[in-house]
Amino acid sequence: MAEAITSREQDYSQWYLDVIKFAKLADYSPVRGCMIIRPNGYALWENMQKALDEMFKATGHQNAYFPIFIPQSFLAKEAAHVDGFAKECAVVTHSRLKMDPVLGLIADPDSKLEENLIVRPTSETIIWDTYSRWIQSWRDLPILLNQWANVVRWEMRTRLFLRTMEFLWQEGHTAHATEQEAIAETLTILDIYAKFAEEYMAVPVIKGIKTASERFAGAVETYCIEAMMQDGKALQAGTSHFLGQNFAKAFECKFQNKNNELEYVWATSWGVSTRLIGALIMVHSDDQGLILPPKLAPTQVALVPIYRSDEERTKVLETAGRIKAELTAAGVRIIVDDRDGFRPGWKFNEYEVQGVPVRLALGPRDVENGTVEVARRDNGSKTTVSSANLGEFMLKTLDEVQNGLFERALKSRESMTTTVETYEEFLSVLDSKGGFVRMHWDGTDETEQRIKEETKATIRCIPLEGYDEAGFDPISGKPSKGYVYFARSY
RNA sequence: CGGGGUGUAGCGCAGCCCGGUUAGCGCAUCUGCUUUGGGAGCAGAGGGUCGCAGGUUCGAAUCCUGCCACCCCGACCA
Repeated sequence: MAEAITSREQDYSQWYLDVIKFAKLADYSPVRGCMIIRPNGYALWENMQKALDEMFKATGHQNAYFPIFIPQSFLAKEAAHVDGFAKECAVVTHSRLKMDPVLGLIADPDSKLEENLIVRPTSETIIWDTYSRWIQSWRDLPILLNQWANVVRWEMRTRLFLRTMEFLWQEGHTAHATEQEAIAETLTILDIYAKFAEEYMAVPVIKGIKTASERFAGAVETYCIEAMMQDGKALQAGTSHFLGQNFAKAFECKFQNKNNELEYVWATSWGVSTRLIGALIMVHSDDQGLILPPKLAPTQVALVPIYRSDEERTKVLETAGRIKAELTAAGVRIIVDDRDGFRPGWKFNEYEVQGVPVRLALGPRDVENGTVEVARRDNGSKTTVSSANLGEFMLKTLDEVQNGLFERALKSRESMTTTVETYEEFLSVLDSKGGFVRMHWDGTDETEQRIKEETKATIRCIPLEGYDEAGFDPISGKPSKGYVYFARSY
């Protein structure tokens, strides 16, 4: 082996970066903190987009597109929003360059803009400015829009997929006549996110509510899905915000209701990003490389033909072609890797590193016997099966892999979830095994901040389900309505 | 922004402390032959303003000064 992936045990962080590099998902760019998404990574993103987009549309949403540039003054309109994003905005101040004899290429001072433009860190402001013009009557509501876009946040410290200065995401922005309807929308989306995470990514998630300190800048309530990585750190995988009337007020967006009264519009916004790819890697992959769930894998099955002579090559490729046609017809994404100049062993390794769920090997021996070798990436198993009527078998196998990955991730999360009754226990669990630590919390900012300062663990969420066992906060002794999830997080 | 580290071939590095022919090595690339059921072997070939700018010196990858960039670890965040 020429180069090896760093093992998780040795250095989890380096392992993560190595997997991305070896699986050719992304590359560094000439600009600090930005990422080049390579074809393997982008295909994964496209599959995520496709599944999510269908779910959004099935629930009545439409796609639209708003500009990347936002007038600087817009950012000033919602107080909490400014606080949250001002520190990390890319600002456009000039419109052209010029060649200076001394300094070289510079921003032309004569092209300074009347008003600075902000490269969107998120689009609430420009969208609510627009909605204020689109909405007059209750008949104009609801508006249920989503956009697939890139956003820029000038982050201090970046990490491929998990936090990059520019990232791809979808952001939904909806407008409603009533508070209940907006809250229902927020929850509908949360359910879509959870369903997507669990059924497509095979990543189990906890649905919950963020505490005030972790809330989105400008939201009344932030709902989230939280996932657990193999190293015991949590990752926020998606958020859905109930924005109340904050943005409607900031942008004077009112509608006339059925009682002939003017009312501010109720809002939601929600998003998931290319960060999900980071989650996918950190939940399933191993020291050999990437492991992808079949539903999202760009290539589900890779067939490696094996031959020596031209005669063998012809025979093997003929059978390979037949298998490909059959599996394609069954709806399986299969490739036949008939590249000369790469040896079978090399190809085996490549598909393993890249996380292809199932690898088939087909040699002269198999052609003779009417068989094919099936190797599963998730558990390393190898079996030889009949090459006739492979379609049904393969669909079943892919299904098993998909479910197996979810079950494994769920077990892992369960083993990394601990309920504690005292703060001593809390500290010891956090330091020994990490993971989610369920503990009573009195609901105050003070306790939350103290824990954060002492342990770096934050309240990941107040769970939507199972938040009903009353007790007492072990730190303050005050009453608590239920256990909340603490963890150190990405 | 704090701490640590690194800039020498496409990638990964050695050389630097102690200045001295034509700057090396591994991988990758190209050609040829042999190979092909788990990352092939042999032979040959191509590829470099040594991060940038100054300085010291007969002579700088190496010494001095300044700058820049990136990576990793923290605080902040999807």
